Amino acid sequence: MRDQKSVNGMQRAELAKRTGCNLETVRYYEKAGLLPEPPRTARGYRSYDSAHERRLRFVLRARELGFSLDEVRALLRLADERDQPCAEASRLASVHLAGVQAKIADLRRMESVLQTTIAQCGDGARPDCPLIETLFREDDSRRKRGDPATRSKFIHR
Amino acid sequence: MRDQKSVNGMQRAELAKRTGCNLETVRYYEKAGLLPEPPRTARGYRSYDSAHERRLRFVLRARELGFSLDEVRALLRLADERDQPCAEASRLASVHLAGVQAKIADLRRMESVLQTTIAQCGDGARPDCPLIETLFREDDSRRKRGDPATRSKFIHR
DNA sequence: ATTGACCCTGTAGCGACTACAGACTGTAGC
DNA sequence: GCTACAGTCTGTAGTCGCTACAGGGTCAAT
Repeated sequence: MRDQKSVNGMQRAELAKRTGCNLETVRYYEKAGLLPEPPRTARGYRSYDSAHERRLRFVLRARELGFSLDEVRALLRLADERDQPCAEASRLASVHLAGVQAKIADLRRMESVLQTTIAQCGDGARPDCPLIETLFREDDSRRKRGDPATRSKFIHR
Repeated sequence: MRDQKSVNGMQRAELAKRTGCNLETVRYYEKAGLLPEPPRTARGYRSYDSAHERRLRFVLRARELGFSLDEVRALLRLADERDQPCAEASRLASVHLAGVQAKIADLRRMESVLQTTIAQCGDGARPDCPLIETLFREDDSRRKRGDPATRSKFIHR
């Protein structure tokens, strides 16, 4: 539990190292209102304590679960202000969960098409590559539904 | 098959409508080197034909499968230049497939944590919200491995 | 002649960082 | 004291893949 021992007067680099957060991201989260502005030394250096570290861990953990910064802000407010935030937090998480599940469904569709076409390529010695041909063909599901313009709302990067 | 009939001298809006692509995105793809610069009318208006449409459909279909614009460029080059692009296309798609599968695994981890904590919230009448508490606790997998800084390489938005 | 719908260009914005330039500070070795 | 180097500070620009808009020109119909 060496990461959890109480330390005060840390600089930004140590806070970053202790939490596994990128150095610049700490400042970014501060500017974005996710972390409070820490006190400064006489020369203007940021000085963090374990409360800052705890809060940063919360943010990082929420980000790992895919919450947006807006959602993290909302969760932090619940953690700070409310003594019984369960209902609201649960609602927030449920909405987010639905988004995660929709993304999984989307990615699974991609996965299956990719697997199929890669399998069709097989030896790779034919003149018409099935993968390239698949990309030139119109989407089956769209053609069947007669719907020329429906695409996933999600942007995959 | 009304979308597939050959049309020449389309303007940008019609090409966009026929492919379901956003109007501005057509221009963006052109600037990004994914679509060739179309001939212009005397007054400088772009004039597309069915070859442009075919190429745009290719790009959109590849994007639906989650390929990055760089990958789409590579696929287009294969489709254009090589008579037997199977091996290379298949390699490209396999690398991409691995990325898709890693994202799915990542999202499934999020899903399971979210489901568990939402279930723990239950009635929502307890003073310590399990969801908030989970976010304050350090990541189990990381703590077990004694690894303070390993996070998913993927950015989920 | 005017209205409105199209087209053109360049540019700014999004989210969530990440990186860097240019200035200052703090410490260690000589 | 001098120098080197590592740390900190600020603001700003770049990333990806779009999306939107301002400010101008064009075209068809009324």
